[in-house]
Amino acid sequence: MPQDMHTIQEAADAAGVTIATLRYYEQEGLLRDIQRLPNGHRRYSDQDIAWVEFLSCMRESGMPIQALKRYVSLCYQPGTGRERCDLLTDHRDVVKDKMAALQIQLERIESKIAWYEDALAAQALEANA
Amino acid sequence: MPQDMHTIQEAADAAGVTIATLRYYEQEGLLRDIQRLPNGHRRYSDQDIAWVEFLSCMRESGMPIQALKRYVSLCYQPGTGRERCDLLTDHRDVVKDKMAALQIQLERIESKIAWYEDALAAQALEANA
DNA sequence: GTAGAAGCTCGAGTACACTCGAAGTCAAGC
DNA sequence: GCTTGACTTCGAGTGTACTCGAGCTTCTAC
Repeated sequence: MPQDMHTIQEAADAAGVTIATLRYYEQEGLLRDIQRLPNGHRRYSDQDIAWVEFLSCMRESGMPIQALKRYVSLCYQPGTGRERCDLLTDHRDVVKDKMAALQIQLERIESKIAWYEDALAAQALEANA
Repeated sequence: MPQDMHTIQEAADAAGVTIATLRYYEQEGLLRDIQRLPNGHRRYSDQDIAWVEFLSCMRESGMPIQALKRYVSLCYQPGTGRERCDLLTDHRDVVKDKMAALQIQLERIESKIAWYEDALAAQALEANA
């Protein structure tokens, strides 16, 4: 067994996901051709782990499992570079929009916090009077 | 009926949520003391709508219903300004963390897009050779 | 040779935030 | 007077992405 093969626990820790998630992704076809020992135990390569990290990054940034499935299946078809790239570009735009929305929401929250801080300061002042 | 009272449909449109969501929020106690006509139909004031917009902003920025419930119940208790403010501050930090994470994810996605663009350009070049 | 840790499969269960459907009421317009 | 459309309640259903539990195997250490 090459030195760069890892148990499911090691892979989960390295990629920052749970063991259950690794099995789930494999079941959903997001993670393919994971090696097995003769006893059936999975063994993950560094490349597998890097791929899981990528999947995790896409998930955390809000890409649905379905879109990821589509991306993965394109990765197994040659000549689909443009489609894959477009898929990523679409997702990038979604992420950018989400960040813009979050920025506006953040400002709204901060203005409400400022309002409370003012009110609380005024109240403290009054108490001291 | 004062002129600033709106039907549930108008309120939903104005606040950017569905009618079902308005009723759900009311049921969950996020939205209280909504006026009713004698026939039982709800009537929303401009203030109610502004409050729904605030709820919606919090939800969209990721605050769970449970936290919002806690915030709302504090709003009905006098002398809880500090707690309410702390709750908002905690959420603000969560939002900031989420934006920072999204920024990192965005960069990763963009570097992958750049990689594809390069590969596709090289491929086009090869096809022209 | 046995305890304990780690792995396996499979189907079912969970959490969250809505969302829907059935059955009914009510007012306005034709 | 009857249809239409907007509203009501209530309980049940949905979608997403995991997450868990049961029952089993397999390896290592004592």
